[in-house]
Amino acid sequence: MVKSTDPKPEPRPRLNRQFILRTAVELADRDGINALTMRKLAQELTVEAMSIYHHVANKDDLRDGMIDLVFAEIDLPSRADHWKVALRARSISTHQALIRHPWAIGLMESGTRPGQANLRHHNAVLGCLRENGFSLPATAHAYSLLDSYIYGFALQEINLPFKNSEDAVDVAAIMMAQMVPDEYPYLTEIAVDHVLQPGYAYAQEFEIGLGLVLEAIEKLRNQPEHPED
Amino acid sequence: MVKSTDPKPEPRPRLNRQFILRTAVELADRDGINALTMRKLAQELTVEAMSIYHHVANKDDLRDGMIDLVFAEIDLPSRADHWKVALRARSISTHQALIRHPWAIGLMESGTRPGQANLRHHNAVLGCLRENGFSLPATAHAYSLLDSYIYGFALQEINLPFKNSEDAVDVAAIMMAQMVPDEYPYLTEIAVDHVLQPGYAYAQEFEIGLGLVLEAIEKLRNQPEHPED
DNA sequence: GTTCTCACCTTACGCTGTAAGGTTCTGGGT
DNA sequence: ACCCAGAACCTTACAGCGTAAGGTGAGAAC
Repeated sequence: MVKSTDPKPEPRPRLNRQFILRTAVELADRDGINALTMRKLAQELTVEAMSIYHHVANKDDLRDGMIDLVFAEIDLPSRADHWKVALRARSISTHQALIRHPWAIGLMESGTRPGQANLRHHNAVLGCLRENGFSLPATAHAYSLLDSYIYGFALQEINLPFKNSEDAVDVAAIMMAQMVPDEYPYLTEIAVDHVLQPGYAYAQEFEIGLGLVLEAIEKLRNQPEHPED
Repeated sequence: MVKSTDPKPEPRPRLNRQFILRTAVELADRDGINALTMRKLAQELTVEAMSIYHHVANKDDLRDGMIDLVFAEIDLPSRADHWKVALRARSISTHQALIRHPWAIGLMESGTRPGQANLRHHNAVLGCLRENGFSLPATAHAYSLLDSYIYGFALQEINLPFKNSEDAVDVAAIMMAQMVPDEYPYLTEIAVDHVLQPGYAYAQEFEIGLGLVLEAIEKLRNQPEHPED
């Protein structure tokens, strides 16, 4: 072996947990969550699979870390703004993060252990409500409603086989071919007369529903603790 | 070989797709979706793994079939009832089905191809709205909002590490031990003063949010096609 | 200079989904 | 009653998975 040639051939920067997690997120974004295997991730890091385990307990721990990275991308509600403005902004930010990382919702099922960013995020939203006249039960109701809407919308958006009216044309053609005509008249109607109209994009539904949810939440404010008693 | 002994020793009933799907759902309910492997499922059916492939194209096809079985469990909105009553009932029915089969939401990510029960269900809900004074855009808004809420709520409920205030005590003890005191004051507050109170159960939040969502939907009814123009 | 420590690697195991091809059962036509 | 085609089921095999166990080699500590 020739020792003198290239004595410091880029001494591969040491691995560390943050870098591993970021690379894993990139890989999942690019190739899908099923392509995220320990071996492929290792390859991406120019390392062998087992080396990853010096920085991560196991694959579940890796996934938990990835989820927390997604939460870290979400803007916290601004304390300066009106609560409704602040919650609208953080809701949109949450929605964007979930769409940017479509695998994230799937990882959340099967009980992720919440990370720092997750806890900070929850705490900030709860604080935004509590500091603006919401009782404790009202805060619980409001938070449950708002986040259910956000996660549910993202789930549906991700599952749609199309993103806009152009993609939808192809999907619709296939479905129409398989379907008995007028077996599902209302489905056909909304597809043909609404979804397939030029300019349609499901994503724009998000803020419409969000507005209604925020209005509903407003009603919970300053409500007595047990209004139905 | 002795032919005469037990000439018909329970001639194992032939496999068929429906029976395979039902068994798969049972197995996933009982042991979790990760325990649903082709070999375990085959064992449950007293058959070898590869035999399943005569009735199912591959594991994705199996999953699609399982999802449709879940949709088949959901009560369609009654045409006799007032639209709000009918939608409330089918929303509760949907929620129950999703909780009964906690793996279902996880399978929906990664674009399931909709089955018969799924299409019938969608069509019925759309019909319920269209026949009760909702314009086409209002129907789209209403449906998006309602189902986002239902799926999102179920997603959150399934991810909670506790179901009632009793389980929550244990979880809270662990979390409190790990957390710097007062690092997340609002999280602590809602945990101690709300979730940990006896009688608390997250599931009962569902109908509270559902009521608010249905009220929001009511506002969309009989609205002009483009109210913001 | 010796030893310790820790980052990374090698090997191996039991599990997965499923391709390819062999065997056995079943039902319809004679 | 027989045959035989095709369906139903089984055997074997393979590449890829997560990860346990233990090896290696470079740099730090003494």
